[in-house]
Amino acid sequence: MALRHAVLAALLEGDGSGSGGEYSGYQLAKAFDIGVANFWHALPQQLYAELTKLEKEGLVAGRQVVQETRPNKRLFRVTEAGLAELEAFAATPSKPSFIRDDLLVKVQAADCVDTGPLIEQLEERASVAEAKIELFGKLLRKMRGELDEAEFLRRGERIGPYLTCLRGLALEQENKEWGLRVAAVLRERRAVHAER
Amino acid sequence: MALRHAVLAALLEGDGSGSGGEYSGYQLAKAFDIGVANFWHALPQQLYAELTKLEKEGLVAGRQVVQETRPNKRLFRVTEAGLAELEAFAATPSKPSFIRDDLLVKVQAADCVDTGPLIEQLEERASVAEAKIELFGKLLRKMRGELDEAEFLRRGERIGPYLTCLRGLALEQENKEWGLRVAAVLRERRAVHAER
DNA sequence: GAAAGCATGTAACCGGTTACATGATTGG
DNA sequence: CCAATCATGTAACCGGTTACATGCTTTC
Repeated sequence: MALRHAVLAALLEGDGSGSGGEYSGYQLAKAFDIGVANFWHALPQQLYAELTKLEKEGLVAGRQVVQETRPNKRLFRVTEAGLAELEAFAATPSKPSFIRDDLLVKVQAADCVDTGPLIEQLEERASVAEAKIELFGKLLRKMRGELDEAEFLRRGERIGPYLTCLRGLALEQENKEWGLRVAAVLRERRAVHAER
Repeated sequence: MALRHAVLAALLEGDGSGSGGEYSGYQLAKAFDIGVANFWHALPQQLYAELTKLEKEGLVAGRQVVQETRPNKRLFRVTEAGLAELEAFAATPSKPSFIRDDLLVKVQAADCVDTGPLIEQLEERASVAEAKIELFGKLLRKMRGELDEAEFLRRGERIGPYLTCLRGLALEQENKEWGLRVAAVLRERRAVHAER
């Protein structure tokens, strides 16, 4: 039961554009897709359900916003109780991080299956990673504003998302590099195989 | 429903020590802990259940081994049908990889919670990562035997597990580096905060 | 005119986690 | 003597995924 904490942590950021510390379910889902997906994956339905639960427990507070040209929405912010919950969570020992990756399963079996489709998927993965690398680069620049990184990390106001984004960036760089390298290795072996 | 494929892929390796391509449930659980955990996480109960299911479907074959000094066990190997299943799986598009990490959730909220316990956890995480780095280094050396890496990747027989292990190594190096860096950043900020 | 974006959910199902259960042998 | 290792499961519960449901507005 830790989706709740991921939601609370994401909600702290609000959307920056204005009221600060507020997200609708829809906006939250988008934020998850971009920044939070590096360390927590969740579907929109889960988020809507979790927000409802958190509201009942008083950990977030929602307010209705009536819109004319758009459907109405509810904006949520973390309450005092929510903060306390996060605080408590931050002090408990962390579970080991946990990964699931189809593509790695396939590479594990690379000696026994046709590597053609694998090479394709690895290169596809690398190009997705490259797109994320660029995105994260932009996000980081935006967050740190005019300060350089060292300065920002020393005196910036909200460094949490910056630090997790750095992690995401490193992960995707690793993803790209590894994917291209493995694809190259498998190609080379296909060539050697074909020679004989 | 992809645990089955992770099990099949892991089973392909057997345990090296002897009969090749055979694991008991118990051994499989250990293999998951070491090599496979980098890209797939599963509890022993799941593995026992999955092996039973796979056997019913004919994707693996089990044989009973009676032992006197130890409890009896069943050793499983991948069948032709199992290989075909893996082959088919390898050719389908991969789901995006999926991560869950408590510690990153906490770092995301670092601006709003006490960073003391966070720093501890980050350093703990880094030292766990270091242990894994050493372990993977040994595993890689063992797998490649007397060949150097480039040579092994060109002509080695079973490179699948080697390639996934390389990924695990890179991941843990990244983990360690990031953990130490973030811990240092948070420490520095505590110091600055204390000054005022 | 079609597709993408805004906005929020419900319901059924299935996979994963937690807790429980057993019991002999070997090493520190 | 206690802990760890070998060895295999069952059962209840809960969280996550898949599929379904709606409907208006903006952009291409």
